[in-house]
Amino acid sequence: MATVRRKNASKKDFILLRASAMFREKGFSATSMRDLAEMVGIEAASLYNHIQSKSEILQEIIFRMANDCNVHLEELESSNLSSIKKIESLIRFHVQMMISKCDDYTVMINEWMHLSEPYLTNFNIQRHQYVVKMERIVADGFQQKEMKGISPYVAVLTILSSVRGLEFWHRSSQKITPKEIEDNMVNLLISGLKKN
Amino acid sequence: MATVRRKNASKKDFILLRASAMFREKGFSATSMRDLAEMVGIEAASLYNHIQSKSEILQEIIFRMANDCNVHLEELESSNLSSIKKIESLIRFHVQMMISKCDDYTVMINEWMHLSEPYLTNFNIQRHQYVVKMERIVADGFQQKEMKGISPYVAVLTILSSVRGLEFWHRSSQKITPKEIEDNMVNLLISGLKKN
DNA sequence: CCTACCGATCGGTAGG
DNA sequence: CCTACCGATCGGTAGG
Repeated sequence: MATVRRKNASKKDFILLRASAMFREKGFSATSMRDLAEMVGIEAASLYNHIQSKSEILQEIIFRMANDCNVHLEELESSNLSSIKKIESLIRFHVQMMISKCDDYTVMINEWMHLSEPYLTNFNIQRHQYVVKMERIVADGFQQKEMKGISPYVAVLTILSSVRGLEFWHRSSQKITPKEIEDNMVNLLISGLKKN
Repeated sequence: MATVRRKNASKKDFILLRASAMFREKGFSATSMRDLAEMVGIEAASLYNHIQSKSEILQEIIFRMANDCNVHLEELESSNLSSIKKIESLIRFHVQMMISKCDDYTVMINEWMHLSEPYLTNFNIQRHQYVVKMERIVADGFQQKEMKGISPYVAVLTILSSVRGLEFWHRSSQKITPKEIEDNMVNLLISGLKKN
């Protein structure tokens, strides 16, 4: 019983893995269940023994990833790091996510609009709350004279967008390591935010 | 004759305008010709009196936008501004494009992968050349001791990605003007790049 | 610019 | 997990 459960779970995970790569590459709408089935190595109809619908696949990929982000941010909020250190930690976390879970992260960022209701609304609320929390950290940093008086909204947007751009790097064959990417980005963004 | 030409051209432009908005909102693949026809106010079949195919619409939107970007960069290259001023001009140009031609710019950035061959390869080459040219400006700035020794690749990626993130702002109802957005972003990125 | 229609493909189901 | 198949919808065409 336990074995069967685990087997089913791992096959579903395998489907999600392949789906994530395909959604990233071609987009959710342009990926058919027959395409996906072929990548998984079964017939399209057989997919439905593991998942309920195409939508459910997207939901699972996105909300798992969103949850990882939320957990990290909550841990960070309850820490007693300085604002600038919190922002640095956020940059490093997102860069690492983009690099280590590139497909899932990219699908969340690029394909969320194809979620169906009520998941779409749910996701939008979560994302908005996430941005608000990040803005608060930047605003705190300004009040504590750690950061310059830049618009928290622009600052947060710039940070999150910068990481998004790494999707590209991951595709290309640049001679630069993940660690270098991370450090360079932290350097650029943090020194852009710091009061000098 | 000339009137007919102009009329046809403007109707085609109108179709491209609506298509751009819909491709941005729902994505290229999830937008059907029937959806588009409804937004234009005619039957789906009638679209084909103005355009050849769904693909052609995407091509026109993307390559017009790409051309605007290339023209600006070439003008900038032949100017005698300092490297840091060139980068600033690039940031301001891209922010302005994102704000004034939001649909077209977003479609170019988000939907290019749905171009068919040989347009896809053509676009990839153009984009790569664009990035290389920008990297050269950053590298020059470093050599002339204007900028810090950050990876030109990461710098260019960060700049272009940051602008991309503004798509979001444009959707939301933030109480911040385009000019403020532009200045804040220039401030953050330029001071992140400058040698201090 | 429309009506009528084409073959292809879509997400998904029935039944074994 | 498969074969066989469903109704819906897709991009696009013929003909007027």
